[in-house]
Amino acid sequence: MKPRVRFAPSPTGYLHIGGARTALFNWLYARHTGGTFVLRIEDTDAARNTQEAVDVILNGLRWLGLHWDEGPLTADATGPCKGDRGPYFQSQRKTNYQARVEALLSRGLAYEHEGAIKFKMQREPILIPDLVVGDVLRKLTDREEADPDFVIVRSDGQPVFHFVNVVDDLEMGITHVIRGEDHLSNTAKHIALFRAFGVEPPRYAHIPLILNADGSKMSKRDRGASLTTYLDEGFLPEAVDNYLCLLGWSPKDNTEKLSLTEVVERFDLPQILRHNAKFDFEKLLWLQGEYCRELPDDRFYEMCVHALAKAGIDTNKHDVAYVKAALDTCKGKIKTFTELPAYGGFYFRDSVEYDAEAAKKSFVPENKPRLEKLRAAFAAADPFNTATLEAVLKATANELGVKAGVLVHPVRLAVTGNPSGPSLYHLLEVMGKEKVMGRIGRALETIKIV
RNA sequence: GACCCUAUCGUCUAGCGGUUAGGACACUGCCCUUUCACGGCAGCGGCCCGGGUUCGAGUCCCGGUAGGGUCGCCA
Repeated sequence: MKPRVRFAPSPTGYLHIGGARTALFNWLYARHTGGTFVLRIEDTDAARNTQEAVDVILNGLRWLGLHWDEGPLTADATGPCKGDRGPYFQSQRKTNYQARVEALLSRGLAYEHEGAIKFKMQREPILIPDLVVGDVLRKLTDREEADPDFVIVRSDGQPVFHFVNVVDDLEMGITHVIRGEDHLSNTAKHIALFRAFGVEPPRYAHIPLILNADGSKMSKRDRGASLTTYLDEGFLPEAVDNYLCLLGWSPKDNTEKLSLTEVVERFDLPQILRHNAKFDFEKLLWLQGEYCRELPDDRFYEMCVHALAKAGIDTNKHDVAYVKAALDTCKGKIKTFTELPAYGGFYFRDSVEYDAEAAKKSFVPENKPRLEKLRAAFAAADPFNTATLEAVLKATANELGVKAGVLVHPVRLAVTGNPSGPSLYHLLEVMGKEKVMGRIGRALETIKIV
């Protein structure tokens, strides 16, 4: 029998990075084994769960490329789904839960207590055979010792998580439950419930948690906890996927950069690590840079134009050839697209603001005549291209008896406003003589002779 | 309070009784270079502690310690 796995998030309005990795591991296992990846929405709290919140989940998974074989097609709980084991929204499964409760009640495995319904939990320790952690013998805690039974239906008639989760997994034919280690202790309850329904529980694989850099639990407010952050901050999904794969799983051969296709090939549950991992933003950023550098041109342009637009820069006002040439000089230099407006925005703005610290160094009186001489030399440069400009600048420096760097820095600052950026000669060519002349001219006005 | 899981450079990890404990990110230095990146080279830096078992332990066992998780009419 082919494995059937599921990702069952609650639509809270954001997708936790740890949840994203749980989804990823489930997806990887399904793809590796040729099994089925089911998406189920645990929207039991009708008041809090909105379609927007469901969309956050659907969009997040789609962005990561984790397409599900069964589950919702839209965020509408009553809308279309694919798969024949639905409904895939818990809010639409009330009758299923009702029937299961009655089954337990009628067999004396559950009972009413103060308006709620409680499940008769066994007192003996339960063995949890876990594919990642190994065999775990879960004993009762002192509180459970006092009262091992637990509520499965609240007094308001709402069935609780432990119950609906088990009922759904059972009815949807889930064979492997791959989830965060925070559920390990509770698995005893789930196993007991499965047995009460007369079936053997699925196989369990509890994966380690993702912690903050300081080792504390990553919660909603922590930086980087929400997947949306990476979407918004111009990350590439392949970088995020790759990084997430490396958290708690390893290809074992020192490979760091792998495509999802490669991971699908090599992924399996027994190799998953047992200890929690701290989230290392720097390493993610490195991977992001790796993927960004080798992005196909068209996709790179698209991401750039989008990032610039978000920063209020309309590239449509410029020639397509100009835009492409400008962006070409930025490729391989930026890591995230949110850096782009600051890095290459000067190409598209009417004027630039000078970096204050750099201006203090470069726009000094002694540089004024130098810059004037260089401007005159540039004015005569023909053709106005990278090779000529480099030769002209070096010749000018030579005549002035200074190193090229003495001219390079002020010119860069004058034209781009930044102390660093794309290759100077290339960017000058892209911008063209007219703009370059104008910007150097304006910079000269700001330099005061004492 | 009880129960469960975990423990190799700062971080992610390789290791599965005998290794100069390997790689990657980060950091430092050098090279390349018009800046910044990229790339190349070098360096820094680790087996939580204590007992066992064994000729031999990062690796196996026990105990501490530390971190994380759970014990809800939250999910």
